[in-house]
Amino acid sequence: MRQIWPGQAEQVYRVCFPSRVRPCHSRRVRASGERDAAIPAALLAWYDLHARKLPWRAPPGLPPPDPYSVWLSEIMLQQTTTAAVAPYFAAFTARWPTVETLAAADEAEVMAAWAGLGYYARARNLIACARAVAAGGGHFPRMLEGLRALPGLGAYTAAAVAAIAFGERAAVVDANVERVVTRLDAIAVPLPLARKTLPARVLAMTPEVRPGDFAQAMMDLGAAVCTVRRPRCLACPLAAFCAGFREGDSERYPVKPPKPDKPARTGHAYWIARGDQALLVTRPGTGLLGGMRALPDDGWNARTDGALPPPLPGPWRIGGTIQHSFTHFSLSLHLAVYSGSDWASVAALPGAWWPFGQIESAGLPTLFLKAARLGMAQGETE
DNA sequence: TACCCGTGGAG
DNA sequence: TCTCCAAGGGT
Repeated sequence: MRQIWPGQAEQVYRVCFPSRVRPCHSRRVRASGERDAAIPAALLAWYDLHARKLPWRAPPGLPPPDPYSVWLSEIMLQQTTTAAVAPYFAAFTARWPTVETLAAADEAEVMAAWAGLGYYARARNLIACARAVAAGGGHFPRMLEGLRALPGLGAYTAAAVAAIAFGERAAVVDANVERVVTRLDAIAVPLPLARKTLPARVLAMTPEVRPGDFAQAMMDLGAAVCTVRRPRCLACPLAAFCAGFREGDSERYPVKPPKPDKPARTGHAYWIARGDQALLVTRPGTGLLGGMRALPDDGWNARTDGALPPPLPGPWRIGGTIQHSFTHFSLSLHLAVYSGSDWASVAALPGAWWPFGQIESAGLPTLFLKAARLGMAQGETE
């Protein structure tokens, strides 16, 4: 591990910020600038040795992957772990290798391919973004403003694509970077407020050389060293610059407000099977699990919290219960299994019949996949 | 601003 | 088992 000491800072500053005028008007400003310059040098040296190998990433110092791969991976990685993303990234790039092929894809197929990854608005925005880019000639905007205007790209993702795919100097601030910087600066202000100052702080540290590697190095550091619990400060290349470490309790940053507890909801999903087929529907295009295939249900998501589901409207029995936890509420979903034989009325229901053998790959979100597996385990009905 | 929006792994 | 939370964005 390469260590940077104060005497090296001036040289490091020239390496990382070749075109910037060296701040020397006051000792305090110069000290701050030297620290901000030493940080990327130490971090990049660490990254050269410890970078994670990821399918959507170029090794340290090498040219980046194509912008399509960078964009696709960044969308998938929003609030999602690298382990969860890897198989989806492989499947998407194999099936839709360019932004033009994705733009031309059938929407239902893209939604089905996204099933299980969560936050399905990302998939809807993914299609809209691909079509916007393809309509403009197939090239992603290079600069921050153009990227930020695309559907599904907020401040973080626009900056990440600009830095990683195009080598633009941009403030890439995700939860990892928030954690690293609030610890480096020992920011005791709670995050919702402190968040406003972080982009400027991160931009001040971001080097003109290798800004994409710098961003990915910050995230790798947050994932492997500057972790939420029990950070490995003794192995950290930035410990010498870290006010949180100097205080002896970097773990207390970032300061976050308490979270409201999750309410509980209850509802039914309907398992209507005849022979070896079951009825599936497509949910409305917006809202929870919007646009995804699903089992019919009794509208549990629209009911106010605590309300009980309406009585079952016919010959049903309860085939089991699925416990599922969403971001902001937990759900007890009872599986109501149709036990009647009024197949004329059943045939009039909206939806489509799916053979059991195709339900696993029908593109059901996890909640409904669990419910469908429970249904198929009931045995065939007739 | 505050809330809505999935899922699975780590501890 | 249960809590926390991840390469956030939209409204």
